[in-house]
Formats: sequence, C-alpha cells, structure tokens
Amino acid sequence: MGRGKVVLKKIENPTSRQVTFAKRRNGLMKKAFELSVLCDAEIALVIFSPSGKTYQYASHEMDRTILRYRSEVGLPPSNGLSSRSTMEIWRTHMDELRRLISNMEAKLKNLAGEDLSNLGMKELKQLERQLRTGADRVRAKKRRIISEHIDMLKRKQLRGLQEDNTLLQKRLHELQVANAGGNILDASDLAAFQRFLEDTGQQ
Amino acid sequence: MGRGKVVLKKIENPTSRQVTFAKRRNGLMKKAFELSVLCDAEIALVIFSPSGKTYQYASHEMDRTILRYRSEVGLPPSNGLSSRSTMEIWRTHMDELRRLISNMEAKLKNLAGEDLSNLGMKELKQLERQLRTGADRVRAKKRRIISEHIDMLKRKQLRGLQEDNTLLQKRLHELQVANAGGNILDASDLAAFQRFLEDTGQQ
DNA sequence: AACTATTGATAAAC
DNA sequence: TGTTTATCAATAGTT
Repeated sequence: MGRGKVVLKKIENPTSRQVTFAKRRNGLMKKAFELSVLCDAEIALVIFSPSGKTYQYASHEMDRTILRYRSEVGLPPSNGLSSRSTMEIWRTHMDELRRLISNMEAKLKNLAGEDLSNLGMKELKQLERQLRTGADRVRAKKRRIISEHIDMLKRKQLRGLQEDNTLLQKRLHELQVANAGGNILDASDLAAFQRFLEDTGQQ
Repeated sequence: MGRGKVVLKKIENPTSRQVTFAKRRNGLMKKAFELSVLCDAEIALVIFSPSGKTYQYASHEMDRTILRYRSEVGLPPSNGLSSRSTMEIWRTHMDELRRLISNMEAKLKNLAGEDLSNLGMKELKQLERQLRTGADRVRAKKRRIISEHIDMLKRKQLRGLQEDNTLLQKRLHELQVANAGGNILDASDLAAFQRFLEDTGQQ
C-alpha cells in the first residue's frame, strides 16, 4: 500500500525504517483492536522497537491474557529450588542464558528458513542436508505410527471376528440340539452353515 | 476495505463473524510478521477466538518476548521492593529462562528428527510441513546466491572486454599514426581491424 | 474456497 | 511530526 510495492526485507535507511515502524505499528494495533471488537476476540499484542521501546495492545488485561496463553499452550507454573550467593553471579548466569537463547533462536530461524542472511553457500548446503534428514526421520516415524495403528485395527478386527465365530458356533450347536426333535433345518442346510462358519473363522 | 463500510461493533451474525475472524486474524498476523521483518521489531501476538481457540504469532520465541515484556513493563517499580523479594523475582526469571531453553532444545531436537517420542500424528504432520517450507526457503536462497554470482561474473567479464576494447582502440590509433609514415598495414587491414573492435565493443 | 468492487492502509512527497 | 496524495493491499459481500 503506498506509492511503491513493498519488499519483505529489513529497511536499511534508519529514518524511513523509523517512519514505517511508527505507521505500521499504529496500523497493527488498530487492526488488533478492530478484530477484538468485531469478533469478540481476546487479543494481546506486544511490540519492541529495535531501539528497545515497548508498545502494547491488549483487549483485556494483558496479564490475564498472558496467563491464559500460558495455561493453554504449555509452561507449567514456576517452581524454583536452586539458591546461589550474590547478585553478580546471578547476573552473569542470566547473561549466559540469554546468549544461549539467542544462539538457539538463530538456529531455529535458520531451520525455518526465516533468516538466512548470516549464512553462506556452504552453510546453506549443510542446512539443507539437515532439513532433509530431519524430514526423512519424521516421515519414518509417521509411517511407523500408521502401520502400528493398522496392525492394531487388524488385531481388533480379528478378535471381533473370532468372538462372532464363537457365538455362531454356539448358535449352531443350539440349532443342532433343537433340530434333533423338530427338523427345522435339514442336513444340507446345517452343512452349509457349518462351512460358512469355518470360512469366517479363517479371516 | 470491502464492499461496504465497516461499523466497529460486534458482528451479530455468527457465520459472518466467524468468516471475518478468520480473514482478519490472518491479515493481522501477516502484518505483524511484516512489521517485524521490515523494521526489525520483536513482536508477540496472542489471539483467542470467542470459541476459545488459541492463535499466536511471535517474531522470536513467544516465551522470550513475554519474559522481556514482564521485565520491561511488569517490574519497573521495583524500587520499593526488599532485596529478598528482588532475589525471588530473579530466581523465578532464571527458572523461566531455563525452561525456555529446555523448550527450545526440544524444538531443535524435533526439527532434527532426533527425538520424536513426544509427538503425535498431528504434530508430526505439522513438523514435516515446517521442515519442507524451511528446505524450500533454503533452496530459494541458494538459487539467489548462485544467480547473483553468475551476474557478478557476467558484469566482470563485460568490464574486462570493455577494457580490452579500450586498449585495442588505443593500439589501433598508434598503428594508424605509425602507418602514416611506414605503410605497415594497408587500408583494408585497418578497416577490418576497426570492424572487429566495434563488434567486440557491443558485447 | 474463489472472486471483485470497494474501502482502508501506507510509501513517498511535502 | 503531521498532512496529502497516489497506489497498493485487505477484505465485505457475493457466488
């Protein structure tokens, strides 16, 4: 929207990036608001500008929505047991954890193909191989689950057929007993029925 | 946007509310994504549909952004707190960071297909889709790098030819000057040489 | 789930 | 930063 078509890439010019950020941030929050009103949705939106400033929109209480998100999506409530000595040590440790998190995020982005700007040809080839083997393994797992499921169904069906057969055998016996006096079925009928049961039992 | 002007009020017709929700939810998430890319912003967006379904977009790890939000927005008035509860808060944060790391490790393992024991059929399908789009993007990036490289070579080659041509033009001029006295080349030789230079210059 | 007439958002210019 | 304008993008209503 605007005089030129947009390319999905970080805007290099800092001034126009700042201007675009302000405009689009407003647009995004407006749309979030409209969605919440029009469709009665609960929405939380948090935006950090590259310079670190925080912006937010929440249709309800932000904390309430975050809490709801946590309970729906995962992350069991906090429970801490470790105890350390000084704040400095803690701070250092925190920094290490944050660095680790940044590294892992970069890896995840790479694997999603969402930010490949830091990679050269060699790394891209390696990454593609990783993705391929990952996909292969996932497919293998899927196949195993499916075949296990099929086996389960087969066993279930077989058991059901066997139960049916036992029941029918019993009925046949009853008929034979009853037939001894009344001649409801003749001999060939009985033979055919028995053959049918034997066939069914072989499934 | 659309055939009619919009009124900011809950849409009463449940069907069209549902349709609008789906459309605008997609639009909102797309815009959030674009903002994060264009302006290098960190964004978290959580949407609950009226029926309770959860949708989310996060430019980085959702939990990381929520943590950042909490530390930026939720805790600035920490001036009145005792050092003891400050410690408690830090400890909680550390625990959250550790949990986040565990989650990310699990995701990385999933993407490598190394530990799929925690996933069901639905998650596996989703994972396979992720891996496929990741691979597609990596391939696209590879192609772009290659074609850029080829273009570069072409430009280089062209520049080389142009330099060669300039040099040859100079030589021709020298020959013409020298020829004025010595008659080393005749007129047709000179004409042919000139034509050759003109052809080369058009590359 | 597609289509298109319209409105809405916004890039560029001021 | 605010306003204007030319264009592009989102989407409301329709099929």
